[in-house]
Amino acid sequence: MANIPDKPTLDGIEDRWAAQWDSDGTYRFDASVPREGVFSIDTPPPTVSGSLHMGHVFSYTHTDTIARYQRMSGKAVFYPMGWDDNGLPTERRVQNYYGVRCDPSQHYVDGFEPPFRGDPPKNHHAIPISRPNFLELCDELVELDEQVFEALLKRLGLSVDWNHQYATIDERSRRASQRAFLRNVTRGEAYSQEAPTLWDIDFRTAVAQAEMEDRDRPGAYHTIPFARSDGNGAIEIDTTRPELLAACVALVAHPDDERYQPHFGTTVRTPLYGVEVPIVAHELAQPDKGTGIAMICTFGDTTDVTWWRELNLPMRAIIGRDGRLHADAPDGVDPAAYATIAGLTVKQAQKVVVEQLVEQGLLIGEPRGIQHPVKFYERGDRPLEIVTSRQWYIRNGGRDADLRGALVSRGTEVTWHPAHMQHRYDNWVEGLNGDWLVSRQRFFGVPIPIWYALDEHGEPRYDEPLLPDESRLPIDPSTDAPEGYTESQRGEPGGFTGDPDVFDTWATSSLTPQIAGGWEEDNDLFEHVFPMDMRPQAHDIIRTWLFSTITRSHHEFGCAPWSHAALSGWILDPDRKKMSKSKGNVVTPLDLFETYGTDAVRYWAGSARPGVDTAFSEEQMKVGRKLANKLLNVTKFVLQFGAPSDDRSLDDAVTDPIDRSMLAKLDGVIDDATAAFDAFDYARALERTEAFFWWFCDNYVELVKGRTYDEQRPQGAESAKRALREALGAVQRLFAPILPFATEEAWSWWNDSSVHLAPWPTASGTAATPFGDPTLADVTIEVLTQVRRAKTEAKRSQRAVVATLVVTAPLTLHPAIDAGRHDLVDAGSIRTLDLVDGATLGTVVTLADED
RNA sequence: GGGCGCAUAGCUCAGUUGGCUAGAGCGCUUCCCUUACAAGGAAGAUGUCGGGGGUUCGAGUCCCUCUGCGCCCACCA
Repeated sequence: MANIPDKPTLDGIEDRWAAQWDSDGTYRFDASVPREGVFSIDTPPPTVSGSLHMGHVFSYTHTDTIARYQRMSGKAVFYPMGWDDNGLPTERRVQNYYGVRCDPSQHYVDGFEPPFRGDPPKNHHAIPISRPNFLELCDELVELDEQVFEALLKRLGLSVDWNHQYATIDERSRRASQRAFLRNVTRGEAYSQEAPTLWDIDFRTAVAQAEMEDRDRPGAYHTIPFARSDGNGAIEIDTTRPELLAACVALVAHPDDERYQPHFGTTVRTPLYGVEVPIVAHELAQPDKGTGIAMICTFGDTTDVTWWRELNLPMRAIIGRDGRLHADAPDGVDPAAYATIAGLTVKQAQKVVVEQLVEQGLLIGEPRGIQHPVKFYERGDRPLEIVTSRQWYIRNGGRDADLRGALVSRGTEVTWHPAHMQHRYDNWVEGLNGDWLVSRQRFFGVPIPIWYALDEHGEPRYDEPLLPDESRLPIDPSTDAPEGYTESQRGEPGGFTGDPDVFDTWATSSLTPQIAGGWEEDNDLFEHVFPMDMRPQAHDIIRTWLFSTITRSHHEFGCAPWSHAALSGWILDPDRKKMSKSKGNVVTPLDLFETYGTDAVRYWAGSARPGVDTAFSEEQMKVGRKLANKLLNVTKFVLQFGAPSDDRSLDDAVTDPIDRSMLAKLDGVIDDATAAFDAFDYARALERTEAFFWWFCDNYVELVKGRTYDEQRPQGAESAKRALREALGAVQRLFAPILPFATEEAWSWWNDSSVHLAPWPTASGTAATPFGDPTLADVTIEVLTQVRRAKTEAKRSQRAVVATLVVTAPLTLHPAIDAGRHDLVDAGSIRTLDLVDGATLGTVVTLADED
C-alpha cells in the first residue's frame, strides 16, 4: 500500500503503472480456466506501415474498456495483439524508407546494405534489388515499426497480454494461412481459374471486389456510327472509351427496345478497324443510357464481362497488364489501323483514336463532357482495367445462392453492436457477384503453397495442382520442391513450377482468430478461446475483414468465429468532416497523452457511443483530465478520515439515513453500469458513473464531511466513514475500465493489489432496507442548494454564517429533512433551523452580519 | 436505384419498455482563495425536442409523411 501523497498528481502515472502491470503480469491470460470462464477477443492487427493515429486510439480504447470490465467481472480475458505487416502497405513503406524496389529478375546479394535508412532524398531513384533481399528489408522495417507501436499501445494503457502476439507475415501466420487454404482447395472451396479480372496496372496485380471503390472522374461521351453490314446506314452508339473500339465484339440493346429490335441478329462493322460484329440483346442494356445501344468490348467494365460470358462472345483483348495496348492486333482487326495505337497507354490511345475518328468524319458532334464514377483499386491511382489471368478464388457465395444464404445466416449467430451494423453485412453478402479473389501478383505476402506439374512441353497442368503435406508448412514454392520432385526439375518439361503469387493480405487476416488462438498449433489454447467472444473493428471493413473471417470460419468449422461484433465509428474533424490522415497526424496521440494525460484521451474516446462517428475534441479531453484529477483529490480526502474503527457489516455500520440513501443511489448506478457494459456500451456506463461521481463529490461529500470529524456523534462519524469508503471503492472500480491509470493510482493508496484485478462492484442491497431511498438525500441537498444560492446572491462567501434558516416543506418531506438536519447545519454553517409545514419546499435564509 | 443512420440549448451530445415544470458537459454571466481539489468551488441564463399529420388521458419517445445531412451498396455504356 502506497502512502497518500500530499499533492496528488497525474503526471508520470502512465509510465509508472504500465511498468508495474508489465512486471506483475496483471493482464496475463490464464489458459487453465474453462471456456465458459474465458472472454476472448479477436484484436484487430493494426497495419504496421506508418504511425498510430487517433482512429487507433479511439477504437482500441473501446475494446480495452470491455476487456477490463470482463476481467473485473471474473473472466479470464484472452486479449492478444497482432500486427498486420503483410502486403502492399509494407512493400510501399520499404520502398520509401530504404530507396529500393523489388525486381524479381535481380540476384540475391548476401549482406546487402540499402542506400538509405529513412527518408531518401526526393531525387533518388529506387535501386532494384532481388525478391529475397527485398523481403529481408520488409522483415527488418516491420520489426522496428512493431516496437514503436507496442510502446505506444502500452502508453495507451491497453490491457493486452503481450505474451500473445502474432504478425500476419510470421511463420505461424504463414502456416495457418497455407493450411487453411490447402484445406479449402481439398474440399473444393478454393479453385483457380483463368478469367477476366480487375487489374491495377500500376501495382500489376489482380484486385478483389471488396478492394474496389468508385471515384468520380471526368469523362466524355463520344457518339460514333457503326456502318450496317447490309449497307443501310449506320447505328450510332455513345461511349466514354473510344480507345476500346478495337476491342469491340458486339453491340447490345435491351430486348424490349423497339428501336433496335429489327436489328438484333444483324451485324455492323467497327469504325477504323472494319471488324464485323453482331447486334445482340441483353436485359442489362439500358434504353435510357446514351443512344440506348452500347458497344461491348473485352473489356471496358464489369458489365462487359457479364455480357461476354452470358452471350458467348469472342475475346478481342487489347489492354495488357502494364496498362498499354498489346503490340499485336487481335483477331479480325486490321493490323495497319491497329499499329497506330499499339503499345500506347490507354490515355494516349484515346487521343489518337479520337483524332482518327475526327479525320475520317466518324465522330458525330463534339464529345460531351460528364462526371462519372470509375472503378479504382482503393490504394491505386489509375482506373482499374480488366485483363484475363489465372487466379485463385475462395468460394464466398458470390456465385452460389446456397452458400450466400448460409453466410447471411452465420451473420445472425453474431450479436452486433450497434445492431444496425448487421444490415451492412447482409447488404454486402447479398450483393456479391463473384467469388473471392485471393491471389496477388506481389512479393511481400504469404506464398500460395501450390506447384504445378509441367507436361512434356513445359506447360503447367493447372487442373492438377501439387499440394504439400501440412507437416511441411509453411513452404515457399519458389524455393521448395514438391514431394516426389527434386529442385533440379524446376521449370523442366516433365518437372514442376511453383505458383508465383502470394495471398492477398485479407486471405491471411481472415484467420486472425485461428492464428491468435493457436489453431492446430496449441489445441489446448484453441479450445479455450475459440469461437471467440468479441470481434472489435471499424465499420468500414465489414465487407472485407469481418466478412472474410466469417467465410473462413464457416468453411473450416461450420460456425461463426465469434459471438459479438463491436463496430466502432470514425473520428471526425471538429467541423464534422471525416478526419483526413494528414490532419489526424498533425496532433499525434503521444502529444495528447502528454498534454492531457492518457486517461483524459481515453475519456474522450469512452464518451462516444458505440459505432457512432465522433468529433475529435480536445475540450472533452480537458473534461477527462478534470475528472481524473478530481478522483485523486476526493480519494485523498476520503481516505484522510481514516479507516472505520471496526469491521461490522456494511448494513450494521452505516446507520445514518443520508448515508444509506447515498448507497441506495449508488446501487442503481452499479446496476446500470453493469448492464451497460454487458451490452458493450462502455459510454453509457461511463455516463452513469460520472453523473453519480460529481453528485457524490459536490453534494454528498460536502454534506457529510462535518459529521466525519464530529466527535460528539461517533456513530454518525463511523457511518459516514464507512459509507464514504464503500462509495469510493465502488466508484474507483466503476471508472477503472475507462481511466485505468488514475483509478490504479488512487486505489493503490489503500489497497495492495491492482484495481484491475479487483472484483466488479455489486449493489449493496441498501435500496431495499430502512432509509434506503435513493432520493432521500436529495431533499436535504435541495435545501443546501437554496442556502448556497442565497449566499451567492448576497455576494457572500459560502462560508458565511446563516443566522436562521426557515424551511417550508410538505409534511411528507419532514422526515427526510430531519434526517439530514445535522449535516445540513454543518454544511451550511447554520445557527438555527426551523422546519414548518407548507405546500412546497422553500427556504428563507437570514445571513448573519459579517464580522 | 436499394439499404442504413442522424436531426434535442451557441457547440458536443444523453434522454432504454410513452409518464411530473426536457437533462449533462463545454461555452457564457455573477460570485467565492472555503481545511481534497484555483488545471478549483458555488450559483445563474439559455430550447416552437427538423416540418406536418396520426394513435393516446398523456408523445422528444410509437405510427405515417415530408425536408435536410451523412454513410454503405449498385451493371457507371
